[in-house]
Amino acid sequence: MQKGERTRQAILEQATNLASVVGLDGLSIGNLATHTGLSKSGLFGHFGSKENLQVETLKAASSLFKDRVVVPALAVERGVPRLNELFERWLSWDTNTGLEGGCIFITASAELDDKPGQARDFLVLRWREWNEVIRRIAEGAVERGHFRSDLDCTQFAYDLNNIFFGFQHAARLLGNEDAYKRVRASFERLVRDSKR
Amino acid sequence: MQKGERTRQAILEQATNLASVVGLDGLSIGNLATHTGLSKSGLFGHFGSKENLQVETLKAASSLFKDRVVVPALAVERGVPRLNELFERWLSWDTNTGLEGGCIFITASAELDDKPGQARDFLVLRWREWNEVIRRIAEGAVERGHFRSDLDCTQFAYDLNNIFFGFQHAARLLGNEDAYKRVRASFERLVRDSKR
DNA sequence: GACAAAAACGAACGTTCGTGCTTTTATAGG
DNA sequence: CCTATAAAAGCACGAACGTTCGTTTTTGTC
Repeated sequence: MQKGERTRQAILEQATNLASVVGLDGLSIGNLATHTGLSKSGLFGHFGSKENLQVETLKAASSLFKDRVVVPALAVERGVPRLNELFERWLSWDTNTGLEGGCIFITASAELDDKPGQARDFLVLRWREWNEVIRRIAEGAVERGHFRSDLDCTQFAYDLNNIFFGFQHAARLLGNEDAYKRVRASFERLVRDSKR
Repeated sequence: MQKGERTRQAILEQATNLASVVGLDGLSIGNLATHTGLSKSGLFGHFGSKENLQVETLKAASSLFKDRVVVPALAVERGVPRLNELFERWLSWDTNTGLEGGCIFITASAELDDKPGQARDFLVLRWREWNEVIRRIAEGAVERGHFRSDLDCTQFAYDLNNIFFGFQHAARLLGNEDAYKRVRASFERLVRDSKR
């Protein structure tokens, strides 16, 4: 790997972390320059535009998420164990990767919903893929006989996302100390309902 | 009511709507000046600072929410009917009040979680109050015998908030056409679980 | 209508924004 | 070490930001 690529990766690592705290809007070129110690122009050399920086930041975060959450979960046996692994990895992926602001995708979702452009498009694609991952895992649980055969797996994915969104809010804005207890109770209820 | 107060109310109405779309960050003095047709200085005359504008905007939205969601729901008979009313009113409060960007509190929550200050503090208070409203309604349903007597009403409130957060995301970012169907299925499951 | 107070404007300010372009510095390969 | 290329800096720009302050316009009361 050459210097440019190494620098670029280092920048994206910091950009991802910063964006998880201050959002993509707060990820200004100037703010990032301060954090990386590079000049603004130097950053532009790597990314060309703020929009592209945002897109690349989301891409970097997606890779991280895939490596730390999705792929390891898919290595677990199908059915409820896989789902449990996915859930636990989702819960801890931010802290395990050093993201100080929680799940960057949730933060970005609120920001980008009224901002058409490449970043929004990319994010929407990722959410759809993520929904598909959950849906397939739920289907696997049905096939293994863990979940009832008439489960609406799309609804399951929808409900699991509810849980993630609510958790971020409870943990981040409200600083609920019992947010982990609550989110687990929500998840267990969803799993229980999927069995009956 | 004097001219100043009438103007102020008109500004807050527009600020609330704008903030529901672009968030409190996007509610810049310049942006609001453009929307209201006032000068920036004129707006400062009313609010004194951007932070105060944000706080007053949240207050105006809270009043609206109370008038349109909470108070009418509390007028319905206790128990599940009241809960149903609260849910339906939550679902429609943005469109019924002309807020084009969905629930301003959810938008603000993502923005303010890393921004200490008066606006954040106000928002946190409001969420806690809202949680209390839900918790009490759930307790009423327990007392009326609609819900089982060992229901954890705090968890109920937590779960209902999950539903609201997930819905905003599905409707706004993902533009899911079936978001209303999904959110209702989520709610019905929560109610069903609370009965058993 | 007079007049004081309120409402609103306009100009200015320093800061930050995203971006472009030239110059300087660092890297990589022979 | 040399040299071409890549990486980065520095400077500049116009626009937007939040805010201040003096001036103008409007309002409300007598």
